Amino acid sequence: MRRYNRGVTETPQTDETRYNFRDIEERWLPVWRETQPFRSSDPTDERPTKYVLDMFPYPSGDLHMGHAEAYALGDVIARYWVQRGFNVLHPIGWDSFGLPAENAAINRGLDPRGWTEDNIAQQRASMERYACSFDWDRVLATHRPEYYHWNQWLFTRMHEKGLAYRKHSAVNWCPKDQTVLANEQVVAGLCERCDTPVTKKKLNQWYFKITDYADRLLDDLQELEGTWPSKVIAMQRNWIGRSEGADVQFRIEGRDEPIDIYTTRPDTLHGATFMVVAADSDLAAELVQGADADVKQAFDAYVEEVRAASDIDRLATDRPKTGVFLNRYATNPVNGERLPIWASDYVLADYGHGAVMAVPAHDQRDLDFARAMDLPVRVVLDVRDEDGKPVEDPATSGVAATGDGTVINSGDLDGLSKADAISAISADLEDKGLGKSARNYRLRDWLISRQRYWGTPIPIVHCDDCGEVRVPDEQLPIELPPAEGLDLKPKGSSPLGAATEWVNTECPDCGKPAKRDTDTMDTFVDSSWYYLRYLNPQKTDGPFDPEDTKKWAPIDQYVGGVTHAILHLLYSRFFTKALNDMGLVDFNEPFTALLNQGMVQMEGSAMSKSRGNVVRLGEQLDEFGVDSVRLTMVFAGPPEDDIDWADVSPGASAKFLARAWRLARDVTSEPGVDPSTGDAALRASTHKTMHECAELAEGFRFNVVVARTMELVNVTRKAIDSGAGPADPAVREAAEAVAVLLSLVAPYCAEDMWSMLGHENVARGGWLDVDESLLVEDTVTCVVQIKGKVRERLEVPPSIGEDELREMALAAPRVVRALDGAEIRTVIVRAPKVVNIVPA
RNA sequence: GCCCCCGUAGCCCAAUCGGCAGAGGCAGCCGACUUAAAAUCGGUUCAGUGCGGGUUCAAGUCCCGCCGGGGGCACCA
Repeated sequence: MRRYNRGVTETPQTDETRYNFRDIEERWLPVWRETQPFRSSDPTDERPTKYVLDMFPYPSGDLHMGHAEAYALGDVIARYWVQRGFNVLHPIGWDSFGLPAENAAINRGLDPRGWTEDNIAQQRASMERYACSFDWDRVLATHRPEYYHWNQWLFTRMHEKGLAYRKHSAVNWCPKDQTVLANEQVVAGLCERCDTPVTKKKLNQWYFKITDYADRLLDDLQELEGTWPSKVIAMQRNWIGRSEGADVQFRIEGRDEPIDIYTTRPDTLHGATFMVVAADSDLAAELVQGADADVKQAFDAYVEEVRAASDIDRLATDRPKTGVFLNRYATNPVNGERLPIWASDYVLADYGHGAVMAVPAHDQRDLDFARAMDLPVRVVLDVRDEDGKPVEDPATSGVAATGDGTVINSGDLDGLSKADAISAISADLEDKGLGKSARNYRLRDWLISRQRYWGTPIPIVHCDDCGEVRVPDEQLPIELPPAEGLDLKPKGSSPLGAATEWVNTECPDCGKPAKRDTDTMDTFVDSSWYYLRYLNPQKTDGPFDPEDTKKWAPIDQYVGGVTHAILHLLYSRFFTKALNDMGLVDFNEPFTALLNQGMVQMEGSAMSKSRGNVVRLGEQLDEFGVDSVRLTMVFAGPPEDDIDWADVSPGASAKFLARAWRLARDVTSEPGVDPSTGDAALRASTHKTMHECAELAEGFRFNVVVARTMELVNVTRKAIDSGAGPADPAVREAAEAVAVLLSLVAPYCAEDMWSMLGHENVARGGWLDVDESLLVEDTVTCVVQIKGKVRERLEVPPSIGEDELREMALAAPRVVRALDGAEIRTVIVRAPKVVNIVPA
């Protein structure tokens, strides 16, 4: 006897009567390869359209458990809409530029192209086996020139609009990968990829001006409310971090121009006792010019110290405040007071104006600094605690009074509330030309330069005479030079610099010798617009076709992990808005709805080689079959929840599929038989199940869809064995419904059932046309409560009237006995489900 | 420190508008079939919903306060 798996053991019977997932997979995979049931590009297709998109993978070779969950869920959604009669665009591709290929090339001496293409081929085969309902005619891979050609084209459009620019500034630098990183790629001071502490480096780098779109990126989140996870919306709001306040002018003694500071608390202007400028700002460097030698020296030493500190040190919130007095003074515009100017690293050079007014009484950071440097603290807001008592003086307590209160020690403003003081002082400053309302954002511009080989070359030529020149469209794509002969090892400058022949070119404007830009683009550029390229992946005269964009975009349903909640989704939203402004698309948000699937874990923690708890997808598929693994993923719980593989049972899934499969095997009626003569109770179950499952599927509650399918399988089994019998038309109807429901999750099993039932192509089997009359119950159980406790159940017609039901309930013998003659205060009737009697 | 989400049986999870706490599954137990086992089929035990208040005729569901878990942001003025 051959052992199949834990749950299903083969008996010496023929394959026609036993569920055998291996045979079934072997039977149908070649058929699907041939028939391509999910082609979406037929121009004569009249079905309404839907665009369902899974986040594309990095081509890492085989699929793993995480992919298996993500693609199972996206697949259920896509297949559901196909069953509902839509022409569903469900494409897949590869996010194939990036460090792993380059590192593999370095470590194993392989060509990144070959390595990448091999992995893609392997991963594609895995996806086909996994029965993903992709349209294989639309495959794309971002490392191919046919794709990155349009990255370059889009870059030049951005450059034209001033949305791509170069600036010299301190950037995040990973000393291990020897590359700059975007803010988004620095997690808690560590390189997202290799966990190396990130340092700062001053470099001339390319940026996309995403901050121009900060307000729209923030405000438009409103449109996504309800269709995006609230968590992701919150994270994006957080990341953009808009703050509303005022810019206020301070004169500086010995400087012609006044400087602006940004504050959210103009009400506390009278409480400013000093000013702080960012130690690494140009302003600090300027102010220290002309100071005494010892001040200069102290400042230089301090700046050096700050520069050496890693981000991790910087991020430690309990770090003591440090700084240097610059021996310069500012004038407080509201009271003419002389404020000493300090430099410190707790003020950020690239936020606001890199300088703040310090109000130690009402700002914890300023208070910490004041206490460290022995600077004065002046309370200008009377803040009370819960009991109405004034809070302790911050100077002695060390706790800044950040709450609401009444203004004091502020001249004319005294007695105003915090809010009133803010408007009063803002208006006053504006009148005098000393201030204006202002907004600031946590969001910074998107740094896209990478000093690596395996990415899209930036289509700019540097010419001594003409400067930065965009490569004209007809010269695109600028293809990567062959990796052969280039040293790809990270060394702080792009490996492309060594490709002499490639670098040396002529200026597109003046024709003189010039050099190509040697940086490559962040791979997040690739994924910012890939969803549009799927519409015309082979198009050679543009990135996408406006007609097809109108037909398919934006995406109806996006599916992917929450790991991309900020990075990819924010960039993609930015790109879409920029494209909208350029008139290239007519919508403003790329992803109408978003579903985040959870992660697959093992025994309470993420799978990792170091923990030794990795579950291999391939082994699971071999042991339990594709359908069982998919079913297990979907049934485990709500899609957004993490799955612990130790808590679920693919063996049980296999058992259930076998049970479902046997229904089709047992049906003896002919295809096309009229179901209306069949067993009424079973028909009611079938129609009710299909009705409910539609609603459940549209709410992404696929685990419940599976549970309802199990229920239907159970009642159908019962009907075959001890009820209507296998020849009843209602049994056929039920078995066909089960096959259609299962086609969403377990396509091989469903296809085999469908074939046994005498049909072809279950994916297009079609949702049951639900007969509403079958959904109406003959009787419902009405619960009679006395003071909320159930005392009686009555079988009543669903249409029963309130009065009639009240009579019935009050007359029921058990109710009469329970009431025992007690006087009745109220009777609440909610026909036909509940009656609640409240005695006096 | 600020913000978001989640706590229902031994376990994973259900429970439209507030209306019988249980749909489905895992594990367990009992039984049928069998020489026996597997497979299959049938049956069945198990919580009062993290804790404390409140609103209501009625609260898992709504409100307030805690506790526990997960996640995001964090020297952003």
